[in-house]
Amino acid sequence: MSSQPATRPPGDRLRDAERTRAEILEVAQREFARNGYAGARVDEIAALTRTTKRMIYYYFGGKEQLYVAVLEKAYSDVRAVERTVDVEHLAPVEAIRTLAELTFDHHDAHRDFIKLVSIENIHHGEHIRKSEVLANLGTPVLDLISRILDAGQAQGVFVTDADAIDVHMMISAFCCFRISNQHTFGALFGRDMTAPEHRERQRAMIGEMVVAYLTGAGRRAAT
Amino acid sequence: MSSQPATRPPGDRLRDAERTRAEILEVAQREFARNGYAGARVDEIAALTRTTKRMIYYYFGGKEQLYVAVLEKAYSDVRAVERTVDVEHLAPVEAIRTLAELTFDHHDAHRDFIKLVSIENIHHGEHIRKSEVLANLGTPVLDLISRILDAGQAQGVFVTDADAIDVHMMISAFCCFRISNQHTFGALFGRDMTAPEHRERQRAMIGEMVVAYLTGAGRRAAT
DNA sequence: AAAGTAACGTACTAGTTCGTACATAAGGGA
DNA sequence: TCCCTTATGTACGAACTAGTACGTTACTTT
Repeated sequence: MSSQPATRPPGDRLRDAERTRAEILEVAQREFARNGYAGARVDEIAALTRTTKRMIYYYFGGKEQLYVAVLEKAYSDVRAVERTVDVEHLAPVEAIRTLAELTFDHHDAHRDFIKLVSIENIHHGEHIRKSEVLANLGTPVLDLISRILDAGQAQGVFVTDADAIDVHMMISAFCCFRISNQHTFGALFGRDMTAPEHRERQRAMIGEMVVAYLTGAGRRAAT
Repeated sequence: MSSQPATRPPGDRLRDAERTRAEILEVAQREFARNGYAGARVDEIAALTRTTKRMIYYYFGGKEQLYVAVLEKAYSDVRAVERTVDVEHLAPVEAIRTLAELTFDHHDAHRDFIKLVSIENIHHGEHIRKSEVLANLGTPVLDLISRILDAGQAQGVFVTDADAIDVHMMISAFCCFRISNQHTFGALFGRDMTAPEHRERQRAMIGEMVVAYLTGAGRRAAT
């Protein structure tokens, strides 16, 4: 009558703190991304897990701490990807274009992350501001852009005197918007920006856009 | 002992359906924009009004219908502004630049609207999709952009073969992002994009960017 | 001035949701 | 093998929140 076999494959423990924790985090990310912080239900997260609500409080302490943990994990995943980006050996124009396109790909592939960021902004960034893990996470990409801009100006190909943060904003804005505002935009203009048939064109757009801006075609073109 | 004067100035009625309705809408807009749909509290909205919760249900029927009413009002306000835009008499380059800058100004001035749009996107645009009032609200601005693009290409100043929806997206993305993502961006990069000292520079940026893209400086600049 | 209706207020309920007290079992070390 | 710690499950409670039943008052119309 034993429903449990006497021997289990090794590593397939009945009780595994790491696995349980990770599973909660994964389910929670989806739930928060889909429903927002206030809209997310702790009971629902528990139901979608192999474990129970009790464990959420056991491992994370509460809804808010779970949310912060989800945010931290999502951001640190992004950081890990960014570290692998190497565009230093490219010429400035191609370097910035490649960076823009990689950002595009990354945002396109991590849509839940974009939604989490939107949600965090609705709550005025109060959680991200508290988390020490997430402070100064932006500097690496900023350094990279700075070096590209400096090189471009030194070589005379970049005419516009642009600021690294501004350039990063320009790229992020485009890449985020098509994900974060897809539904209202789709309702108003009858086009799903995130549909595969628009992907390549938009990917090229952000590259062209940044390069065009930096190389300066817009400067008083009609005066 | 009458705490109420026998005669009141005309127009200052004790009971005014329109005024009460409008006050609820106004307060609700702030509450929804600040806390999201699920986070907003009907009791809180009522408390910030001169009237009671009962009236919210009397005039709107429920929380969700109130939210839709807020959305519809916000969008129709935007529409009203857009109708006043006249850039037809300008040369294509200046026309598109001016449109971009006006969009920038408008988004900068209506931050609660941007937040409502963000919130609606988190909920997958389910309300905006249902509302007939909000359908086809996008076409006017699209027509405008189309005409500008056509004129620019006819005159040979626009080299890039751009799509009107894409161009609108490009402008909206930039103008929305600096408002909707201000908090996470601020936390990561230590700059409040919405601060007054960055306004003029960013306003110029979006204009330059669009013009540069359309006049084609980015095309194979390094090959 | 009477009466009917639109506008409004109070007090309450039903249901949901976060969080916890208490009980229990698995796994590892002595 | 025994025990102790870590991990887990169940059942429940307290607080909050959307929504409503019922009663009342201002304004309008005739």
